[in-house]
Amino acid sequence: MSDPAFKSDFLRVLRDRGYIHQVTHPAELDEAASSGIVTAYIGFDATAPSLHVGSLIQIMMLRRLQQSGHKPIVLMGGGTTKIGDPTDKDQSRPLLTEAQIQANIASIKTVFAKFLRFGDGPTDAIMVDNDSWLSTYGYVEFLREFGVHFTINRMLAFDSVKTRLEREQPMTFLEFNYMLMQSVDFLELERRFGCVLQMGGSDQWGNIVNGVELIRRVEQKPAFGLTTPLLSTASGQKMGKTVGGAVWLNADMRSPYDYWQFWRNTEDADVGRFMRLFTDLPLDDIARLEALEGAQINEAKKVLANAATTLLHGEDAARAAEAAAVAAFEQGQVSGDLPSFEVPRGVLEAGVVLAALAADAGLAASRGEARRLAQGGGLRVNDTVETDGNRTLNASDLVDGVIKLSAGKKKIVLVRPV
RNA sequence: GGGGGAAUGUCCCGAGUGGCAAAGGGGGCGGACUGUAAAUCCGCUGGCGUCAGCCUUCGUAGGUUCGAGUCCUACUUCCCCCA
Repeated sequence: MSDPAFKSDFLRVLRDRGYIHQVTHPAELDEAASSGIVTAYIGFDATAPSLHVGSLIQIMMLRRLQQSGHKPIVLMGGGTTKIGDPTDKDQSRPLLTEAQIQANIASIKTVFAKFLRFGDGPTDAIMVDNDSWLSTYGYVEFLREFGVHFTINRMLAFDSVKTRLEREQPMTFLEFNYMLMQSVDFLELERRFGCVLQMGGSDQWGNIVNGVELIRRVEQKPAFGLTTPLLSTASGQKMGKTVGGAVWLNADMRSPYDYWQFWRNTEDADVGRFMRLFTDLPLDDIARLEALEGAQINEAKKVLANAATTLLHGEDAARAAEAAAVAAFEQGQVSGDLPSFEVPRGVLEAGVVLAALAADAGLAASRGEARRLAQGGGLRVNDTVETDGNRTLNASDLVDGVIKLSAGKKKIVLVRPV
């Protein structure tokens, strides 16, 4: 797989930027990608109204595909979402209604539009929902048409299945069938759009390979699979979890400022890797930036944060986020771009308990937590540490019309009377 | 169908002789040190509180008891073995 002689721009870019974990038929795929337009797809879940950073590597890979002259298909798992994700052990998860799923898909599409060009052209991206075919099959029909191509013997040999059985963990029949459904997705996309490549995370390898083989067997046509490495930070943390929970991509679920902060707080050892994966910066620039040492690497982190935020939220939002961050962290100043929380003026003048205000403003989950935070020295009012959570704040605490509340170094809220 | 085992702090794993707001981890949050990094060390980690206390928690529902996560009964879900 570390074949250095890729001819196609597509595979060369993917390899150089670190997207490739495994590929099914590298030479053949390379040939196809260098001689014509390759149509490829990645499947996404529709269980939430937004994707989060964990999916970003996949989204970026579709972007690279389009950038190098090929056609991306975004497959929304509307049909499979109806069943619920079986790899999640929590079986009590409520099933989503048709309307919720459609709303989620619409919301998610707004994010894709930032990274991909959609349209009717030969290399324009399209989005399809697997519900449009999965829901049309009857059970018998499904078995007869597709079931005959899968042997239990082979399915049992796949790692995803094998390890489950070896660990004596239960695997339901439903789960077992996911492999088939995903393979059928690939086949349908091949028939409808001439899609020949499925990409995904390394955990999808088994499912992808099955689809590849199904197409090769049924259609007697070439098909390929490619997976990305599992992403974690250099210190072993799962990618995408930070102060404030999941890093959602939709702006209404995660502000551009927070998104910028997420990238700004990248570990030193990850800066280069992330720039290659999550920005369009040229490799030369990245090599220079990631070579910075000591505190200088912070400059590289800002470049990373700006580039990543610009892709998702636009240049203006990225610049505003940077300005707010510089003001808050480097100059200790208050900036209007920091998150704010509004309090009725009358309430403030009557006096508000600090712990209650901090909890309401979202700095702590409860008053008790806010109190503990204060006791531990983590709560500040206008940059002064306040250890008494029961202290009452009123209008006299306003500085320039706001009260600046901070929990730790990175969570800041401006309380505004209205 | 028969037999055995399990369900614990609503993030996860996990101990728990009838006195338990419940050991210990992980994770998370905060502090120190730094560079808004990593590593390390320290603290916190059910809710409300006028800090005395009150309230709510151990699958569900009952029961025994002054007192139940702990004992009894039924039920639910899951796992294993036999058929």
